Amino acid sequence: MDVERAAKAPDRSGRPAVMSDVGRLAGVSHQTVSRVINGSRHVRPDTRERVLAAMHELGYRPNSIARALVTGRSQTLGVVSFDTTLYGPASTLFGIERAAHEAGYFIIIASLKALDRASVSEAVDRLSLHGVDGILVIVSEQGSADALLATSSTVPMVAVEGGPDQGIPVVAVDQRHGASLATRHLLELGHRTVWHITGPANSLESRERVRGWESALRTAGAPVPVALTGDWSARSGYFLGRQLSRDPSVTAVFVANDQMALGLLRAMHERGRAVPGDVSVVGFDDIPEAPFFTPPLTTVRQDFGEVGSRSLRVLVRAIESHLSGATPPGGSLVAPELMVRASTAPVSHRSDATDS
Amino acid sequence: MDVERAAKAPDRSGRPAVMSDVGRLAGVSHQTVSRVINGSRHVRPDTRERVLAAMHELGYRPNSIARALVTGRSQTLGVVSFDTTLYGPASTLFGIERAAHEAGYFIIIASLKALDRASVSEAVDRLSLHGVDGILVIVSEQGSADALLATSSTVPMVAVEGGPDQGIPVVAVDQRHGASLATRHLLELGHRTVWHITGPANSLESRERVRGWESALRTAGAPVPVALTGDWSARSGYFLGRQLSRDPSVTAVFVANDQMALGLLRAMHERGRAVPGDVSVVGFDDIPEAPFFTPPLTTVRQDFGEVGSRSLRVLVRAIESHLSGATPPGGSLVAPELMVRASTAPVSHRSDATDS
DNA sequence: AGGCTTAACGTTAGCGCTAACATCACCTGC
DNA sequence: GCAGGTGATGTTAGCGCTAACGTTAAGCCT
Repeated sequence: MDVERAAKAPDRSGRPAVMSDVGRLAGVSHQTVSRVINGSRHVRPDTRERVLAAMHELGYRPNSIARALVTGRSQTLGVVSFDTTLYGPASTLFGIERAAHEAGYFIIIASLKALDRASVSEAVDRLSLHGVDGILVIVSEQGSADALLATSSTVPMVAVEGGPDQGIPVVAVDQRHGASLATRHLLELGHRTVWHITGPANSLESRERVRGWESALRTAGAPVPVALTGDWSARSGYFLGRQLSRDPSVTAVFVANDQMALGLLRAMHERGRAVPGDVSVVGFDDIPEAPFFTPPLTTVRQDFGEVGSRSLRVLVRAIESHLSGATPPGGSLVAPELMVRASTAPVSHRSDATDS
Repeated sequence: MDVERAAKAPDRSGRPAVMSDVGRLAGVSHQTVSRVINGSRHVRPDTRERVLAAMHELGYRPNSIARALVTGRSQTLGVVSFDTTLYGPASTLFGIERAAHEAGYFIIIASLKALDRASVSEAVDRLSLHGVDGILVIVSEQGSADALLATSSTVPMVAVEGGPDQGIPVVAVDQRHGASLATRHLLELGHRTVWHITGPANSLESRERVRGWESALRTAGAPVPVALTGDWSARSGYFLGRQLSRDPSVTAVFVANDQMALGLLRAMHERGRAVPGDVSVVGFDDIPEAPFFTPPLTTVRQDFGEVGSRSLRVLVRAIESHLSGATPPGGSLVAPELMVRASTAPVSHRSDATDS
């Protein structure tokens, strides 16, 4: 009988071993091999050993594509992101990947060329066509948030860092709270009010930060200056900083990210306005370089790693509830933290003089 | 006959349409649908139209996992990388993704927790088990380069940014040339010699930069000071910078990356040594913030995007030659570029005085 | 007219795996 | 001693797709 079987066996010389090869060598069916691989309890220990030995001898490697075809799950998640070069998205992506690895998932990335509705839905489409089990979208702009709701995909999705107010779960840092933390810190140092350099107008994070800044000023009864609009780059921070540096009444600036704060620092330095002697500056993000700016930057730390891993957990739960028909999970907010360093100081009398 | 067929058709209500559903609606076999999808010439135009219409009506979406199973190609490539948060790897990853998208591939990432041999081969293993068609490894350390050679995987691989001298193709920036560019620039400004802050000892890039620096000094007949070893962080640049700032004979420093240069700038500033008045500084990488340092940093630009897209092209060719049995492609070097800004200046007489 | 090509399909047989059921030996309780 | 579990396996039938081959009708040559 064994001879007969061996005669029947197709010639697979060269090609990698498959499950039935392992089974044949171990003297069991391919299904028992599958049971061993998937940890079924209904396999006798000695059979398991024989199968394991056969797998080892043949250098057998399970084919996850075949498995995905039959189970309908690829153990792969998609991440849609815009500029993965920026510190924020890059760290978030990193956090997601780490959490995904732990949860047994792979991460496939789709970065966007442009930030319009079309590219977002095109990316979501591409990913779901490729067979991902779920999608994380690192959203930072209103258009993409809208695009997410408009997408017809049935794949579970979670928005990260920003997103529509309803429809899909959102995991993000509490931007408004962070901005208010920064603004209150400056007010408490005695500054009459706080100027603000924002991110791009359509950035969701930027808008939230503006709101947090405004509400903190109003709560304190401080005047609300006109906000200056930047584009996250050090370059824009520099040019807006030059503008602000001309106005001696400006003694405190809350800048919507650390890169722009770096540009502002440089502009102030060029104009001979001391930081924090004449002007106090607070950034946002706490990039690794922030403590080494001149002077070391007071800023609001966002825990991107936490955002990444938390959003992954939410997505995995969304996938499970999608399969079981349970109610999908809600989103969550990560608390930011103020890092006080050397770019902020109590308002000086010199500045007070020009003011009163 | 049509009635019979309809009766035979399984109840797929709810489940997404598959190829045979489309075929049935269009009155053709599933194979003809496949032909339409894959652009076969042997389909009559009116048949093609009917199939397309049926696809549209049913909202048919091809299942790429089933296709991957039968073709043996997943159109997916793996990227192994260490710290995706750093500007270099992040930009390279970004460039790879863009090029992959254009070439019709997806990118799946595997970031490493640690930089030892085991994690590199574990990552390569994980990816090839998942069925990727090829792997790009962003290598930056000797151990990983060795690990690459030791891996038993039969999946085509390309090393990016560094790698073993032979065995697999390597695509990288010409670090040695970049370092020599930086060093020669400083020597040409009249500095007697150039000090050097390196990256971590086991970093391949760092080693190459040290070699370029050394050979430029020797060629010019300049003395070769002892190099100081950093770890890429602004923090380490700061502490090593404090050391250098105490020595008045130090008038020119080549720092192996921009972050450490930032730390050094800060240390010099604290000690009251003017840059570039007393000390000239050159960095490496040209991160987006470099022009906005105080002072704007002279540095060596690496075109990470080019490295990413070029390495992808090499990998795709490696995959094709793997399939056809042709000779695998070789690697290539990307030329760096010196960006002269305001952190370097001709040696001042004040510094000369202490020297002679 | 008979043979030959070719276009335009249909049919069949897998890819490598898991799910679902079938089988069989062995044990249990009364 | 026999119905009725239960544990360990084998068998069968797909998952949705493409490759390879089969079939038919039309066109062309000699």
